[in-house]
Amino acid sequence: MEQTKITINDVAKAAGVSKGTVDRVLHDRGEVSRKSREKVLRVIEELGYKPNVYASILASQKKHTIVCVIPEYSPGDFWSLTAKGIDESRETAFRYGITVNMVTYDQYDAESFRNACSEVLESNPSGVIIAPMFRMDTLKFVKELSAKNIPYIYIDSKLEDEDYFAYFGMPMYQSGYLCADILTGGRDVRKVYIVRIERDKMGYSDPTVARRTGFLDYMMNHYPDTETVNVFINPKDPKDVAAKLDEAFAEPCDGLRYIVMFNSRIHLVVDYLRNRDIGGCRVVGFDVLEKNVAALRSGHVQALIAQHSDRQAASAVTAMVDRLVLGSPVVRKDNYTQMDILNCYNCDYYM
Amino acid sequence: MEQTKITINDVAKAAGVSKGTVDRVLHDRGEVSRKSREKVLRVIEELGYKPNVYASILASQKKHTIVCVIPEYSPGDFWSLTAKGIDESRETAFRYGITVNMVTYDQYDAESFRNACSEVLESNPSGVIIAPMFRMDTLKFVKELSAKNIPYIYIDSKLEDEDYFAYFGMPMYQSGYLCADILTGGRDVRKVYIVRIERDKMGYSDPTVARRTGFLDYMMNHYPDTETVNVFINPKDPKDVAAKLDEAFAEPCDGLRYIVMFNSRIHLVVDYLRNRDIGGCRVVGFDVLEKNVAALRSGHVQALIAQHSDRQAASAVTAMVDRLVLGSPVVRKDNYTQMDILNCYNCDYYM
DNA sequence: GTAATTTCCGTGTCCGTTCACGGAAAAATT
DNA sequence: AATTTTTCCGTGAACGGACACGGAAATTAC
Repeated sequence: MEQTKITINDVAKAAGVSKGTVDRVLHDRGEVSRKSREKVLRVIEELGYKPNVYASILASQKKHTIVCVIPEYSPGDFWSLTAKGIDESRETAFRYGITVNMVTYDQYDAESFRNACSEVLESNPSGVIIAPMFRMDTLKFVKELSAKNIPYIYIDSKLEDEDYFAYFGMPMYQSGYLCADILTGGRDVRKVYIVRIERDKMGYSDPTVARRTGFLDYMMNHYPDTETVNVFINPKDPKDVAAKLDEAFAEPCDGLRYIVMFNSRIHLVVDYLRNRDIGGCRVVGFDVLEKNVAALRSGHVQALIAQHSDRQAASAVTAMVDRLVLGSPVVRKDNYTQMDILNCYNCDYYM
Repeated sequence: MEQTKITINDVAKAAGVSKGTVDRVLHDRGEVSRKSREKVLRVIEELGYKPNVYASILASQKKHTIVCVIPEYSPGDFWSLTAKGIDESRETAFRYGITVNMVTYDQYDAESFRNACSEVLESNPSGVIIAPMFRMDTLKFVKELSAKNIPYIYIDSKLEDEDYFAYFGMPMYQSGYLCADILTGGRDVRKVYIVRIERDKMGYSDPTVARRTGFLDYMMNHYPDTETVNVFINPKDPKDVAAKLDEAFAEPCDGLRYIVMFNSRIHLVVDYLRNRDIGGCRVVGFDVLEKNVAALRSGHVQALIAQHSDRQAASAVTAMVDRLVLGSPVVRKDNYTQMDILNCYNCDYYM
């Protein structure tokens, strides 16, 4: 790997043209005869010329902006992790003279998502990163992006269109399958409580549907006779949570009670269990929210399946920066991040 | 966050000096009166001047070299992962005009380590990354590095000196504790086979000793009556492995046989089990070698505890690059990487 | 065949630093 | 006070590439 620095001047000299011409060829800015174009291309190939990224950044004072469209968040909740990752990558991006902005929307309100989208479109960004929740509106949005030739990356979950530049997220179906294995762990399981959000019942697009399918498939394969009970709660109303769980747990249970939730809100169940002082449960949930980890430590939750949402977001920003600055193609289009199994013994080292 | 670019010239003007002086202050090159030095410093503070890294890299044609000292490796073994991480970070480093070299040594031969060290010292690198195996020799080595003012980073395991610039590795004791929890999993465990390398018996420094301690502590706390059997094998001789394991497994066992290994070589046990067609074992090991993951898939191993050694190495290189180029201090000195629990359901997404 | 276009290309400045060089001012020496 | 030495500082040329500008050569028009 001989890394002698070939400059644009070396290429120009070797090709018998000026650096201006070489530059035009490099950036496809036209105004170059076919002959010299080919000559330059050949010389570049022969000499193995690689542009110096830093000189390039220095010279071109382009102002790129990346916009991230994600759900609103509060400290400690799921999306705050994604926001954290974005914040962290901001500095890296800034080194390349790239600004990273964030536009948030209410994940329960499609209208607010549409507003966010048009705001983004108006700002005319160089690249967009999307955490999609509303299928139809998102598809419309990305179509407009494509039309304007703006690359976009999905994070967390992705849609079925094919124009996206990259995707970073967890394999949802598999995570459900894994979850079932961890919850049951070879025990004799008769009944499983699946706690869900009420809106799942409506037509809303539920990002965890694939996860639930994976879970149920595992149960079908390994525990065909086990009963699954869906408990629908309103996450914003602790009283409702308590009422619904009281109802579900009304009939007594010999042995362990198996409880699972497919979004990040298992801490709601924990709050309930703690209030009622209910023990003898095996509880598994997702995502490393503060509260969830606390429940892991206190023993109310036996395992969490986690992903580095912050790292996902950071990777997305980095990928976009690379694409913008170096014009590099994606390494991989779909990047499935690993599924981490957390228990009370390894959660303290999960950062 | 107003990110207007303040240049060195702005600072110079505001401080009533020339950019040359500002530069001297920035790099502590002396030849600046105390008065103007303070003035410049104050102005830098006030204006919030941040040097443009890329202009800086462009202008300073320094040739930095980072050397990584790690054990020899063959495709598929533990250290090849570390080597992979180093290779991957090489490109990033090169963007900053930094060369990354690798010097390997025989992890069973202190003499070869010493040779590697003197080779490194002669090459006069800008920074060194060490995966230590021989305590005394390493301490001597890093003392010489310190004397020459060369920063060094430990990876994988670290020593008790305090001059190291950073450390990237797994919390070894905790990983042993976790391992015991996964191996036993609340079952009724009477006896555990701990398979070890013969050299552990000698005075060699065993990097997994803390891990074993963690394991045994867990057992003491949760399974005080469980017997642990040490089986010493020669990893290079399959026949010896078979003989020793035959001997250990001679007496019959009702229920599961619990087997564990604290280094990356659990696949040796798997080979044995497969040859002898022995089932009914619960096997837990460490590290995601090809062979280990295959054993996970085939069901011969129930769980692996893994770390991203490649990422560790890459992080180490990045940290060194940052230190060399940006002169940035470490974010954290000790970086404990997470412990990943792998089973057959999530290992395919572990990269 | 001359003028008007079009195509193509070289020159030169700038981006924000680094650093060698040389010289002015201050301090020390005679 | 003149000279030498030391201290301090400004200047300007790189570094590698981007791009505006203007002009030569090749085409086309008349």
